Amino acid sequence: MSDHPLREFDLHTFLPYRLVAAANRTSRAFAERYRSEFGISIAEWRVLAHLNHAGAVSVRDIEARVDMEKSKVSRAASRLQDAGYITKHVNGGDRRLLELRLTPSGQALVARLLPVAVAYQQEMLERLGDAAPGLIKALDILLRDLPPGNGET
Amino acid sequence: MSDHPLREFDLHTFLPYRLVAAANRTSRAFAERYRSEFGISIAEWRVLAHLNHAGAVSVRDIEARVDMEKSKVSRAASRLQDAGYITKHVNGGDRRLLELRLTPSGQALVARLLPVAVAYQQEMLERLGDAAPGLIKALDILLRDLPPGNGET
DNA sequence: CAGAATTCATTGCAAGTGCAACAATGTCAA
DNA sequence: TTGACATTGTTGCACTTGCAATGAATTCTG
Repeated sequence: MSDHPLREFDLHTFLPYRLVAAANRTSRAFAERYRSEFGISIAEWRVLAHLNHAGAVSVRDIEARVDMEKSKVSRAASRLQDAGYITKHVNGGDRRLLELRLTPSGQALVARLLPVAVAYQQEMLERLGDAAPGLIKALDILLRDLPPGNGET
Repeated sequence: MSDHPLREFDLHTFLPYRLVAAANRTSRAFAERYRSEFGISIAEWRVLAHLNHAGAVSVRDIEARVDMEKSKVSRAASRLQDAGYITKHVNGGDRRLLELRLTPSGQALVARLLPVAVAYQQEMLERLGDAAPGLIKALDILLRDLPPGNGET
């Protein structure tokens, strides 16, 4: 009859906490490989991966498809441009838009990056074993139901 | 036979990206409730939840158990102290250690916070439906296998 | 017991973040 | 056409973050 019932709540069994903690660890381990081997951040990796997949795209496009604020995209793109991995050109049709493109050097970087990414995913799937399909299904639901809301960390 | 095979890689099917995106959205929606209703951040929420569950604890303890850098814990604790929700006392036995404790005001805050957290988790479980056990199982594996690595955002 | 090594919490700093404001461009209606 | 409104990308700003350095306290070792 004391005030103890609240004490039963334990962060370690709290699903949102567990999800975020697992994601942070996954992300951090992955980011570490990219940073040490190639000197790029997660934001930059996302821009590169999307450019590789989609060809010439605008900042707005990337913002919409990659769960990043436009200012974050913009700055990541500037860093990539400074490093010579992408170019920015104003779109002829609508001069508010930029066309971001991989340079040959950027394509070469992506070609080295992707195998690392695929390998990391593969390790993850192996760790998960038969829990993998369940995770994928759950992520589908969460990504479908929750608003994009930009943030990353 | 062109250079296109790499193009097949799509961030949207990349498991680490999906995990992080889902976690960020979950976390952001949750943080929004806390911030608007109670004016506290996720870092502060974690400290409060752990103090509520564990009683008097040191910064080091929280760092180990809550996936946060000690500097982050330290600053969150200082903000909570300024707001009157916790106290800091030097431990008598080992004077390097702090004992963080909830004040009555902090206990009252937690009593209002926890139902919101439990309700949020409940909503999440309902959205997941029968995908929930699979997610829980996968998170168990990931949290067991991956190094703590601090970071959060 | 003295001095080296370790642990704990805080803080300075550089870098990154989100948000709001902004300039430039484009669209639409009267 | 003109003027109101919308959209795109960048930037200023205040704030947060992680890391390394620091100072205080404790433990270990010879």
